[in-house]
Amino acid sequence: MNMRLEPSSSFAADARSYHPEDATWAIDVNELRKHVTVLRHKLAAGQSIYHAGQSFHSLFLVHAGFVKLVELADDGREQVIGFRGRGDFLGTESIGLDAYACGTVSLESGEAWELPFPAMLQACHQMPELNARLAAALAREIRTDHAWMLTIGTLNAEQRVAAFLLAEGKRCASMGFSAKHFMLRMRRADMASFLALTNETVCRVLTKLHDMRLIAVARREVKVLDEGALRSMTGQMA
Amino acid sequence: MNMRLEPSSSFAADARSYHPEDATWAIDVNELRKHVTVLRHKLAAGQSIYHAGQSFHSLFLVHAGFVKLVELADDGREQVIGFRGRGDFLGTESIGLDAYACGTVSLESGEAWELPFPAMLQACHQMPELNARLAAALAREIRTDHAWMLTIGTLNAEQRVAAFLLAEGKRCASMGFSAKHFMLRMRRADMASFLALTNETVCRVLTKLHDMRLIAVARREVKVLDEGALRSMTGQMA
DNA sequence: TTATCCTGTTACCGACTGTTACAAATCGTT
DNA sequence: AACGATTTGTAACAGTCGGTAACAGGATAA
Repeated sequence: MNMRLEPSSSFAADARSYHPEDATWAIDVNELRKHVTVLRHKLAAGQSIYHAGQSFHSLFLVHAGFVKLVELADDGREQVIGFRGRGDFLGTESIGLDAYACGTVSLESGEAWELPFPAMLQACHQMPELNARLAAALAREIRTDHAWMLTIGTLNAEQRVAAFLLAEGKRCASMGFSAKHFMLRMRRADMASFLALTNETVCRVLTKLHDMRLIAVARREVKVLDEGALRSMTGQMA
Repeated sequence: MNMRLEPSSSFAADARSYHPEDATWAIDVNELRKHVTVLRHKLAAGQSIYHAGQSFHSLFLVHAGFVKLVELADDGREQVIGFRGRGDFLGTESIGLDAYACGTVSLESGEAWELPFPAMLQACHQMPELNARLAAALAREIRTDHAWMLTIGTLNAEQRVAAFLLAEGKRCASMGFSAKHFMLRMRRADMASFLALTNETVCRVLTKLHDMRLIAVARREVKVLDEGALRSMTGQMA
């Protein structure tokens, strides 16, 4: 096995500031504060924001950090449903229920803003804009789930991992960091669960992509060397 | 191969009437009609209610029939995302977009009610209840997607098919028909796509479940002979 | 520091599932 | 009834991917 990526010192130098308010689906928190009491919560790595089964009363907005969503079955089976970062909602899947339907685990230190849901509904009545935004945010969540179902249903292991790396790069880019050089913020096992693969298969594929010179990977650090090749693997245009 | 299920004459004798208004997430269409013009559309088998890319302006409520949702990629890959029947919304995934994000194909003759979305939003402002219901319906959709991601990510082919049959049975039961004797309303290929399997694997598994005397299957007709065994295969309680 | 744990990596084997090919049954249309 | 098209079923074969195991490298704590 050849040398892996050496620990880098210069990392994402061109980070621009993040403007969630640019996006049409984003929520104006300052405006919202007039109607809803927003509580701030610090998050430690490994901590959960809410557990499945806990009584539902609030949505959360991830302000900093990175969170995984975990669906769990009665018999103990677990499935990573997705990852959420800055600007994403948590708890939306549980709207209309008495208890949260899935679990959340913070993967690094961060901050989440709690939005009590009854107050949110009232605010929706006062701010028609917010109403549309909330519906749009939920719809957006449905679409990303669908997109991953397409990925998992039609691509093999290699292609899934490639798609995942591109998606993570895109997420970084949307936050003003480099799309071609970033840190994975989840374990191999989480990535594997999300992609409906095993730990070992993900490792093997990463090594293969590395050997093919499409990426350079060392532990959680990833450099995308040939984005075009990755894209063409996954059937994505451009 | 032993004899398959013979064509049956007595079919779902105990059909009770269907009461969507019992469910907390359901929408009161009569009330809604005061605010929104509801258009009825007859559906023929094979017809699409909306195409991906078509401009988005309405949600639809399936009043009768059965519809598949299809996500399609730029390069032609297709994935069946789910199935919708009486009482389910269509188009929710496209809220906030200018164009529908996925395709719909009616699998049998039926009827869909069109709900112009701008009017829906206005109605939400007049009927706070509707607002909460719509959000709850979207959240419910997210949860069913998550549940299938868990199924596909953690179960093998045999277990997935078993889970699918149980789910279809449950859907029939919720409409007042038998949960143990029903017709599949989609092709093997659609089932396979939805479960992230191939046509042939689904056939093999159905045959195996038949030989194991857990079900009796002939083409699209299914009898559940040992529901408990199916459940325990999939890790579902009771 | 040392010890311990967790995560990540690689190798080997084989089962499950995809692939390919073809046959049979059903449906729709002429 | 006959024809073609579509859907479903079966079989043989091949390959990917999962299972298991062992080990290495970091991380964490004492």
